[in-house]
Amino acid sequence: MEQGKPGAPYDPYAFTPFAVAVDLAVFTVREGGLHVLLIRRGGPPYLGAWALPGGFVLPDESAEEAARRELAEETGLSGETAAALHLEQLRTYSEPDRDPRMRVVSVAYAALVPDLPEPRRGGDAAHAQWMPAGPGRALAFDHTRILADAHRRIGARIEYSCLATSFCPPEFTLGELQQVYETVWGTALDRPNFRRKVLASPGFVEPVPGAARLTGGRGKPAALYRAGPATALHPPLLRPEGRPE
Amino acid sequence: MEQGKPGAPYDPYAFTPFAVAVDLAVFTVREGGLHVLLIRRGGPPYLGAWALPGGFVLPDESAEEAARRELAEETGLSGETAAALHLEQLRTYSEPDRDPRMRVVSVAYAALVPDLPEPRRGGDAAHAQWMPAGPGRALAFDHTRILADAHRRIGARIEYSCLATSFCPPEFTLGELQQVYETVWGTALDRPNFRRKVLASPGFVEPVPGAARLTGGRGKPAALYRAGPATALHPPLLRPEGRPE
DNA sequence: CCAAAAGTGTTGACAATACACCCATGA
DNA sequence: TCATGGGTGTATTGTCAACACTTTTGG
Repeated sequence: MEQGKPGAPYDPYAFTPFAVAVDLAVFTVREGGLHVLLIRRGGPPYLGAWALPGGFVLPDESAEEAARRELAEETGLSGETAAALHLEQLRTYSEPDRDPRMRVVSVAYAALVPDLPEPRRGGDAAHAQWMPAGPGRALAFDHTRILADAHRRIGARIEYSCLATSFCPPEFTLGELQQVYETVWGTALDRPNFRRKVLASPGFVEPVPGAARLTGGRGKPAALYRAGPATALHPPLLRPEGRPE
Repeated sequence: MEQGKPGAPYDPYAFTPFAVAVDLAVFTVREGGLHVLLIRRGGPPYLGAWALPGGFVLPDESAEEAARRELAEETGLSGETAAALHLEQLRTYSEPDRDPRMRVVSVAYAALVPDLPEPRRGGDAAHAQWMPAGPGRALAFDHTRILADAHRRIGARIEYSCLATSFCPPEFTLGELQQVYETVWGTALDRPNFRRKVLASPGFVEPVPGAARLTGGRGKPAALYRAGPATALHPPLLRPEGRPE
């Protein structure tokens, strides 16, 4: 790589300069629906349209560092909090005409965050807003496609990885975790079976001893759990029928 | 994205120029082992070291088009043949110091090809060579890591997608397909059960009527199959025990 | 006492594995 | 006729979904 011909000497003019950016699909579950963080564009092109947050990669940072920096800016979270969030590289979009102004190659990331207070602390975050993540909303650039890809990927990832707990607060009930799955997949799940599967996956969740919390106001208080040390789910938690993609 | 501040006007100096390249992990199954296409570097840095093939993305092509172009050059295949091969974007590597000469962001792709004749038609392909894809071989740049990521990804992908047939010639026996799985996973599989699972996945393979071929010289001639129309595998073909990653 | 939410137990249908067995071919 | 690889049948074992049931809280 890095050279057109392996045997040729290094030629600084052999490459074309591109702008490299990151785009973020930041998901959260709130009010029983999947939401995504969007910004309204304040300049051309696509003035006034909704778009995914993001920005250019700086000269001395990796794409992941850029994504984490943008995430902290857009959500108004502190750097330490943002550093702990799960960030997953989705794929890179590089069609030559995806930005009408210039050649921009964009690395897309997905982030899963718990239900935060409104992202209006200061600075860039003032532009950002949680919007329902259903199909049908047209975004600027190729962001409609990126968001659809991100949604599908997240749905598939929570089957085999533990990252559904990223949508939950530090301590959560199994009912809340189940709501995450039901919201992301858009299907109802059997509570007894869901419970068994989660507890049967070693390291997925671990109980908080003695702790319990009322959830719906009424009903039996639910035991609290926190995310366990595992990252992958064995066995996986498969959605009822229709396979992904 | 595309702008540092959503409300700010477009500033052509707001971005840093990067070189954008593609790296290819081209896999094949030959002589009972998984092999990968490598080139020996003819210039600094890492002179004489093995590296993944690749090259810069040209101004008017997408990363995938660049990957397909490089694939055709390195394998010596015609453009049409290369266009039909399965090419899968893995992820993007963007650490600032991954190339000592300059800032290069690289989009990595994996390709699965049948056992080709030696890749020595002409031009760039003369440098390329099939090498066993085991762990332990140190490559130039961060290619050791890219190759390891690619290997793991391919192993996981053939569980849920139909792309194992990409390793096979246009017409193949179920024994050959099973060898692909056994080679990529490094495990032995039960032949009757493997057969049942493959045939139970609709659209995975379809029989070539009446065709049969001797495989090991001895034994009953095996029926021939070709790749079916499906892309995803329902139900999936899970490897015996140890989960990936 | 009733409604609501958490949690437990049980059962029957289905799937997967392990393995025995038959078939067709070359030597 | 034996070795080799392809192909079929089957029984045991295990898994999973469905659903009845118990528990604990607020009103």
